[in-house]
Amino acid sequence: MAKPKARRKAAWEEMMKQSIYEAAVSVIKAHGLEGLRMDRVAQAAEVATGTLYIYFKDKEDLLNYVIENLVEPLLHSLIEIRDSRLTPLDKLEAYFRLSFQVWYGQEDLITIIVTTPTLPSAVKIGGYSDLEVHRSISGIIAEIIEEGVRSGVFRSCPSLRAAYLIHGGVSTLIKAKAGGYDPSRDIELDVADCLALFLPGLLNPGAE
Amino acid sequence: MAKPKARRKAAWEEMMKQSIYEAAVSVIKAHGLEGLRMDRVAQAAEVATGTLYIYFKDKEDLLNYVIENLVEPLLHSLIEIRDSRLTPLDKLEAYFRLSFQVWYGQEDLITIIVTTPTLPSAVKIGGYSDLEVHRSISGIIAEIIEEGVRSGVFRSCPSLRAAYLIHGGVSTLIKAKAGGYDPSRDIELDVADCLALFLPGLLNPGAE
Amino acid sequence: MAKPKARRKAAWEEMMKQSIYEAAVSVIKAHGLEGLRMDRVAQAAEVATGTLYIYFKDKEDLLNYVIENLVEPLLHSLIEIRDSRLTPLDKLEAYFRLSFQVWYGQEDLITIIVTTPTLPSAVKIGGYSDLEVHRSISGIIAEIIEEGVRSGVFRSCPSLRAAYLIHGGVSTLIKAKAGGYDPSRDIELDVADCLALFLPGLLNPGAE
Amino acid sequence: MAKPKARRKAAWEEMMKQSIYEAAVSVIKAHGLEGLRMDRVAQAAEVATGTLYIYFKDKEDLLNYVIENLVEPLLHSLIEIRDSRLTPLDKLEAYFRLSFQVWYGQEDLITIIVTTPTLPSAVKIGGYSDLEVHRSISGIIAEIIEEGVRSGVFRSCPSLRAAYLIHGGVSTLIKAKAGGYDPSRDIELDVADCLALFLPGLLNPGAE
DNA sequence: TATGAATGAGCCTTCATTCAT
DNA sequence: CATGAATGAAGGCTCATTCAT
Repeated sequence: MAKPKARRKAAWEEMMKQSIYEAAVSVIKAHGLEGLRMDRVAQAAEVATGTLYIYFKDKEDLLNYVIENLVEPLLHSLIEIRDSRLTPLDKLEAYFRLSFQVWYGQEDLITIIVTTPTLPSAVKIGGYSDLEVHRSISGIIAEIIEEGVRSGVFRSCPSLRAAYLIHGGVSTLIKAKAGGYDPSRDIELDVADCLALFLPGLLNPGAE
Repeated sequence: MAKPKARRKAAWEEMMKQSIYEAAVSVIKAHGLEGLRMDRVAQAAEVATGTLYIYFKDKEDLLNYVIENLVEPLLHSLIEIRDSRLTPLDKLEAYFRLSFQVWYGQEDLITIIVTTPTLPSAVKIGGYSDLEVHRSISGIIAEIIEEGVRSGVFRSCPSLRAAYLIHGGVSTLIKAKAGGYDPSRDIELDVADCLALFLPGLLNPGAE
Repeated sequence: MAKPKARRKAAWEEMMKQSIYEAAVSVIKAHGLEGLRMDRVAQAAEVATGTLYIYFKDKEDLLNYVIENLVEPLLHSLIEIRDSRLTPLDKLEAYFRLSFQVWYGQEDLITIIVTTPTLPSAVKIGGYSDLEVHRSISGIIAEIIEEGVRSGVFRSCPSLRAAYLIHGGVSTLIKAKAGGYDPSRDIELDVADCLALFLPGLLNPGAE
Repeated sequence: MAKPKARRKAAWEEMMKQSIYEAAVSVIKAHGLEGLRMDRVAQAAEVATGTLYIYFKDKEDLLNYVIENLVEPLLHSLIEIRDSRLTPLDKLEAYFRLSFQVWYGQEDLITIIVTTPTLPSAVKIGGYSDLEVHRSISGIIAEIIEEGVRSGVFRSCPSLRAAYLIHGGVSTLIKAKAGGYDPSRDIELDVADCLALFLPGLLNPGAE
């Protein structure tokens, strides 16, 4: 319809950002986060360094975009899980499974990113624009827990706090595995272990 | 006794290292890990830049020292706990308490350090010389869990994996609190929450 | 023909290198070899320091370039002499003349450079890539001597050794003159003196 | 007699200078001229760095002392030769022999020193205080030549210029050998070659 | 819009020299 | 005199960002 030119332009811009994003990812994979240099990204993206600054304000802006792109799928899937018709308990299981699936798919990169402190403080993501990544995820998990509490399946507890403990545990385990402590990559085993550890502490003992 | 001169020298050297260490800590607190610059450290320590290099080979050497000094007390206390006569269950509780105590004492800094991936590769600490910090801690917790399993209090489980989940959860929670999500600093409440979440999943249901 | 862009770029690069080279030469003339500092070169070349590193890997790389550029003309001319149709005796005379001509043209600088031991190890020049400068020159002179020996004009002698003695003598004399011992700059006189000293020892007494 | 205290002091000072000198030499041998650092010298001399500055004004002063100490024996022997009752021709031969002897005895070090440009310009030596080393030696050789000219053995020639050519040739040959071009260390052969090359050009053809 | 050469502030490290003990 | 820890100016190199084409 209207403004096809503007639409084309927007599409092009998105393509360029994606292209640069992929280049950045490849650079991080090859050189680590410290090795993320704008000239390397430009070379990997087959554009000039100056071009990067057309699509991203500065390095931090690019890094934010990278992180968003990495976390977004996880976050979206997690939201889908939260909003699904599964029982809270199944949602939790689905979260565990999702986590391991996603991590295993991007092990090297995610490990690097997630472990990073430099994460220019406030990472902006979708509707969770002013929350940090961890907080975003933990927040959703907390909502699942709350639902479980309301439905009586889970015992009453400080949900966000529990969510942090759970999500922190899971991501640390994944980092440790990525770091080499445990070569096994059996998702179902991982999920089972998580359930075994966390569920008893969540379930409502008074429930049948 | 013998060589009092050498002893005095060693003491002085230790003092200087501590002084520089403290300066480095203050710099990190003020400017973050990225802001750790040798000139800033020198200024904070009220010495010349060159002086830093008398006591530390280079920046990395200094950073290592900082990290060791931060983690060592925690690690030592943890080892004491492990080797104490407490029951495994009480040891776990002691670990939770210790964690929150230590963190709360150094909140800002520890948050920065622990989150760092750059941990110049292998941080050497005590008997855990070739393990990374996280792994060191998790390893000790795993030993506590194993003891509990042997004594029948805890159910059989992959101890190191459980340890990662627990320690990861705790440290992430602390980071989150340091990050501002929860202003409360009630250690006993924190400990109780951790016990409530993790204990049920650890305890042996077959035990009396 | 093709790739005029690449050609322009290469030409530009060559110009920049030359420009920086000249700046380096001026800095050396003004401050000596020890005074060759990258910031000074940058200032003399009217570029930023960073720019130097676009065209030269590091300071050593630049110094190598400087030396090559100074010695190359001498070496090329010497090779031309060697390959010319002159008699060995005339070639020797031509070598003497060339030496004084070149030196007199760049007295100050060449004096500094040639005296340098730091000559970053192996200076690579033309076909003499793995020989040091002195050796390169002496090698060519030795070839001239050998030709003279074969043709019967010169007596049989260890040619390279003789070449070193001759070239060493000449360059030392020049350095001495550059150092101020003798203000005269009469090339023909210099040449005559050299011939008078060295020729009798080289000529074959048995020849007519 | 008088002032035994002052005499003792002077002797002590000389001892210290010698000791430091030897330390400096060992450092140069081990690390090259560039590696001559005051702390290394102090360590090698088993004194504190500050002590060096009691006996030498600064690094340059020390370096000068080192060079003097190295060259002095050569210079003294050369003077002895000059003042001996040998014929000029034999003196020249003695000079050649002396050169190779001395060099061969200190090859590594002398090579380093002599090749150096940094030789803080004016090296002060004994009666030749304001002449450079090369000039000092060449000056003596020139005197020998002049004596030969006066006695009719040598042809008339610019003696200092000839001396530079001769001494420059010899020292360059030695450097080349030290640099590895020729592993032979047969002094008599070297001397013979030098005589063969230089004598004919020096001898008076009119002499019987 | 794309280019990529140029920029230059920034930062680590060295080492000759000093001076309080 | 002797000490040696402290000094701090100096200098090489990096890399995010800009801007003329």
